[in-house]
Amino acid sequence: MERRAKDERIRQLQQVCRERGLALTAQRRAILRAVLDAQDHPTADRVHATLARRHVRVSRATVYRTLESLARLGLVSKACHPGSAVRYDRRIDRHHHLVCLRCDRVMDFSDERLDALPVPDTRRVGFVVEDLRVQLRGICRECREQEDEK
Amino acid sequence: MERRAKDERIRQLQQVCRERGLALTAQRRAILRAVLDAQDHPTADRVHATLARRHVRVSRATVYRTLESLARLGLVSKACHPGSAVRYDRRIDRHHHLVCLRCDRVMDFSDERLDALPVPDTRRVGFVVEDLRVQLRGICRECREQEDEK
DNA sequence: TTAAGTGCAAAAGCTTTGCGGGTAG
DNA sequence: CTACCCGCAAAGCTTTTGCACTTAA
Repeated sequence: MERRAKDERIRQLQQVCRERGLALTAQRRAILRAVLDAQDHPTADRVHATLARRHVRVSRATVYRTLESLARLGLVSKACHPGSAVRYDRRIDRHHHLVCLRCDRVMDFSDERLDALPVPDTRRVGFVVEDLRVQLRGICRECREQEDEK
Repeated sequence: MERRAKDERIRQLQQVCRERGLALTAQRRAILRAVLDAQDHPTADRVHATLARRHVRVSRATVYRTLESLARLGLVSKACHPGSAVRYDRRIDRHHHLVCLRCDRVMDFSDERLDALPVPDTRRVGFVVEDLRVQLRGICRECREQEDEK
């Protein structure tokens, strides 16, 4: 993520904290920064590892708690994932995912036509839609190459 | 799921096993049946609990292993989920999900226009798409009512 | 007969919680 | 000063693995 956008997000964090009377701690800033720097959809544990590599000492519990808060505040999002750990996503704008059915990897994918998709009516089930994402499910290049070898 | 469709899926299991030289065990049939009976997207542990309630004794390890196989064989699918456990989905046809950003629940949603969505071109990233699903992200009725109380 | 599948038990991986002490506002 | 937050350590889920035994084909 570019410097600009990252700083902007940190500023959002400041603002949201002030609005809600939450404390803006060094840990929160560091954890948000680590997610923004990740290319993929890191787990809480990977965020913790990234911070450790940077010699930022934050306890695991705090990482778990903080990521949950950041997601609730809308400063990061949760990636829906076929795997067995919560994944966080620095992207909070509309975008889409390629989901590999072999290796369970999830990659970002952008497409204007998908972005323009009108939100269907879900009032009949009492659900209020805020955004949508399309999952394209299939087989990634690496998995196909592996299977071709056989 | 209706009786018909369920029996059909069990028959698919038989056929796939025969084709690939896999053993068609009582456990596999029972585990598949349990997923087909679930209304939601059960975790492996919930499938295990369902079987226990039915006095079908299968070890946890077998449930985990078998669900993974069934998904790989295409007899069930994995539901992409924001939570911290793998979720299985009896539906293998095209359908969509409502994802609640408060409680992380995922509900099925059907919509013809979404079904008709053309699959975008992903060849440039070497990814072969087999199917797509749309996630409608928002707040479910229960969570909205809870927030209104405050 | 035999390759594949199962159960068990232990280990590994992921997440939450309670509580005492620390700190931003 | 005082909520709110953090670190720690323990407990609680979720999943995988190695191995000996069983079973479908």
